[in-house]
Amino acid sequence: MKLTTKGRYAVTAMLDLAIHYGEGPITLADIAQRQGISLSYLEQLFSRLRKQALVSSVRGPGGGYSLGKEAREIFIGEVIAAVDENMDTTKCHGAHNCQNNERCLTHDLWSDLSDQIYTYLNNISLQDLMDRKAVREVAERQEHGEVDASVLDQVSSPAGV
Amino acid sequence: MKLTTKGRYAVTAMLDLAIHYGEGPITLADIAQRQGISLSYLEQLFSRLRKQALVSSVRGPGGGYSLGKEAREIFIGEVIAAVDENMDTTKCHGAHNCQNNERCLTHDLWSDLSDQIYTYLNNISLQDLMDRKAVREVAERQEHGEVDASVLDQVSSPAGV
DNA sequence: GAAATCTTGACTAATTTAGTTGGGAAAGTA
DNA sequence: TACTTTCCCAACTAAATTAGTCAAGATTTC
Repeated sequence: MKLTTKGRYAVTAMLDLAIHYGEGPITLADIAQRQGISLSYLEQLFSRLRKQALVSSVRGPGGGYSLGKEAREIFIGEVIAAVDENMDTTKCHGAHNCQNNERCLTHDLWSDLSDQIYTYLNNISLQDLMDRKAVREVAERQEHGEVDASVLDQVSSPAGV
Repeated sequence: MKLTTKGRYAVTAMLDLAIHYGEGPITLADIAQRQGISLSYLEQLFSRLRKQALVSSVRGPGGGYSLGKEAREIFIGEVIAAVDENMDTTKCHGAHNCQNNERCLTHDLWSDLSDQIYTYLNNISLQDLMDRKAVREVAERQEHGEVDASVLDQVSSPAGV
């Protein structure tokens, strides 16, 4: 298990898809603009996400990407794992015969720890993330007696938070 | 929050210190040999660990490093944070005024997630890790009709494969 | 058939990780 | 004092990963 900006990009992009669910396929160009990620880099990431069936694609005009499953069925851990590929953190690849037994112990230990984080992340779905943020957005909008959702594109108010 | 092999090296080395606690200062050369990490790289890592007071050092012959606190007071999250330094994953550095609010939302979101993982790791102490492994070791040793605890200190020498 | 969009692969640049080198400085020991 | 062992530190190199670019093609819609 690795946790880097690469995984963050993937999760962010997936969340973008989730937010715009129901609007038909979303183009990578849109996501690139909204999330400030390079289009070509997104292409690489989505190539992997697609192979894991986390997204589905439609070509041609009006095409784009959609979530491969319901937002509540897609978990953060899956998304990160999809773009991270090699997770074998141990040098001995589970052979347990590195230079001495003690060393292997720490290998096992780390992979245990890794698994736990992975399990943890696999209990948070995209829907969970959306719900969490949605609540906060609504709360903030109400507090400021704000208008409709389009305000989101202008405001960045230093209202604390 | 980042989770890479660098952090793993740091945790592994700290665990090595914890295991040999009570034997006086442990030299980096010993750790390097036992854990298969380059000595100079360990020096870099320990420089940071020392600045965070996670370890204390003694120079000269018979010198080396010891844990800066009790094993049960040192948490994995601390160790990883110490060697990882920059954890500001957001491009806007909390300014909340990137290109639009939505983008900042995902930033916040990721940092929330990051915090949760960090919190999680900050609930696991070196002692916890030791206990966990100790249990397994004992179980395995008993199953194989093996010797006593001091075995741990010998196996690190050429005896084992 | 033209435009929009995904799909693929090869390439480059920047950053981070990992390791090296070489020189100290402090402390113990003879 | 001389010598050894160890930490300490800074610059350098090498390898890997991340991030991004470029160019060609495949599908679909219009």
